[in-house]
Amino acid sequence: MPISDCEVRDPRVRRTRQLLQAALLDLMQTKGFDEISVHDITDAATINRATFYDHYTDKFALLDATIAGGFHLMLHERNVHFDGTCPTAARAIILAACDYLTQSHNSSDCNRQHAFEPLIDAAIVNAIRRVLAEGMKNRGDAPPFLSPEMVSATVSWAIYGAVKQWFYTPSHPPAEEVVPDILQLVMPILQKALSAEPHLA
Amino acid sequence: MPISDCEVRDPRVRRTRQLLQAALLDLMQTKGFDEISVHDITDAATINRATFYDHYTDKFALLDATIAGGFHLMLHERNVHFDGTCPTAARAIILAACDYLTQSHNSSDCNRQHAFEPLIDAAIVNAIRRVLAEGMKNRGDAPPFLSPEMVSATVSWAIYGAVKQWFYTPSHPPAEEVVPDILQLVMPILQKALSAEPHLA
DNA sequence: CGACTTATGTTGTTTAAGCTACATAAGTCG
DNA sequence: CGACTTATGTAGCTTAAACAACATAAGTCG
Repeated sequence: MPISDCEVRDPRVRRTRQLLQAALLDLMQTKGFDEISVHDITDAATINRATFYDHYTDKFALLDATIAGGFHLMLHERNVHFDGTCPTAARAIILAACDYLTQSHNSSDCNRQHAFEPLIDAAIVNAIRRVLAEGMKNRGDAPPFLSPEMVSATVSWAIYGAVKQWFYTPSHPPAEEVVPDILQLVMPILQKALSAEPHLA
Repeated sequence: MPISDCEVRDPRVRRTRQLLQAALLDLMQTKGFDEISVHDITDAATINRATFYDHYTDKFALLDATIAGGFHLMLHERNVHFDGTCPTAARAIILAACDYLTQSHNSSDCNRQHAFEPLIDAAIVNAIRRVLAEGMKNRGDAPPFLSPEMVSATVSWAIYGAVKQWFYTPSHPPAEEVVPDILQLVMPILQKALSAEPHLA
């Protein structure tokens, strides 16, 4: 029912969604996601509760959209345009994932919502996955023998898994250092999937 | 046509007016009021130009409402409630006028809009006048023999005249020092007007 | 001068937000 | 248990914002 965020023209819709997303982020600075009700969100956003359901099926969908929006904004600010394989863009996406995870842990109170951290994880993976799928669909050359959806799902989970592992590593080196390692791990997946030979080892 | 700002309940209306006023204040930090078009304002506020005219007849009306809003906000933050004569409240209003004039000169580019400064003046006087008139109308005791409108108009211009004189005085002493002087000047007007004897010298 | 641009208002239609009311479910407490 | 509260989700009606289109006026420039 709700149209994708990026293709909305009507300023009223943009404003409403932006207010709802900002309200959620604001509330998450003091409360855990599970402690936040739809009513809290619409109240903080000065949006009618019924209007909320015109845009999102529930607060989980809002979380998804909010994280996707933040991640896309970060990519946009860094002029990242993924076209399917370009290692430079892949590097940038991995780095952005590191930075986004760091930022989201700094700006939201993650201590008290351990049970809901997987929701955040899933939302971030979703955002990465959509960027990858979009980039692969827009390629000019031959389509991969595996669906872009399958490939992007695999790669996005792989990237996020690696990023999260890095984030919780006690030594926690700078993101710039770990990005090449992660790239080395995931690039083979992309290259393999996009190659023309389906059944080779 | 447009309902008074303070008695509006509909959140959409509040949001629209707030956006327009914020946009005007924002633009006035870089441009003179005369250089700002309605289109500029609605653009910055992400409000449709036609919608602007549902709320204000022109940009002058918006300026008026914006300044009135700012002045009322300042009074509200300081818990000032004028009830007609109370010297304490009158003092607070004069001080607020000093501070508001100072603030508005700091936050807007007044250098390049000399020709339009009277518009700002009139808007501030308007704001003061309405506060005074409101306070006098809500008095419990006998109404003055002169209309509250006449009295508040006189006193508001008097106060603002004095405040502006103070503001442009080269020595420019702290506002706190000049407030008692101004109060001494204008209190007699109030007392005179509210007294029961119409035709005494 | 006349073509062009830009700003200002106005009108009518479409669309989204606000709001009330209702239905349901989950939890709380006496 | 049953009354109470709170959160969630839905439906229909009302109202305001968005928008396109038009008309007018005031420059500007060749």
